[in-house]
Amino acid sequence: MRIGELARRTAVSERLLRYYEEQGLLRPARLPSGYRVYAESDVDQVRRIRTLLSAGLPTTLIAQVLPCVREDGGRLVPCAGLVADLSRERARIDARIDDLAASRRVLDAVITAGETEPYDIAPPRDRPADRRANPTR
DNA sequence: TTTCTAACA
DNA sequence: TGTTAGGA
Repeated sequence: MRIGELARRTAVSERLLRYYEEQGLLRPARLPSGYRVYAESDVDQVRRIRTLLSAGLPTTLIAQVLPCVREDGGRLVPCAGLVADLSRERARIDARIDDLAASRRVLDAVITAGETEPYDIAPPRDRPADRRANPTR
């Protein structure tokens, strides 16, 4: 089917369908004319895209997750391999957060030490305001 | 009539 | 995302 029919059947605008392709979420074939040709399965695929998008997932992640997700009565069930990969990625993120937190503790110690030095005359002009996300911590 | 790309609002 | 221009 061409883009017009898919748009009608999914209630998603042609503009959006082209955008999804641009984001790597859909890969329609092309006619010699350049017209996009979608498969029947793309109707469900578009519904899945809408589901993931409304769940707040960025299109870049959806492009990776989509080819590895099956639908079970309205529920999205990721395949085992994907979960394993995402879990690994999550672990890597946790490790980096720990490293960054350690770095922050070191910096805080230095900053605190500097602030206890006498500066009662006039605050240094080049000292930037406290831009930490949570200054109380 | 339908679709295409590109670009602006 | 919607819309529009200019083509095929």
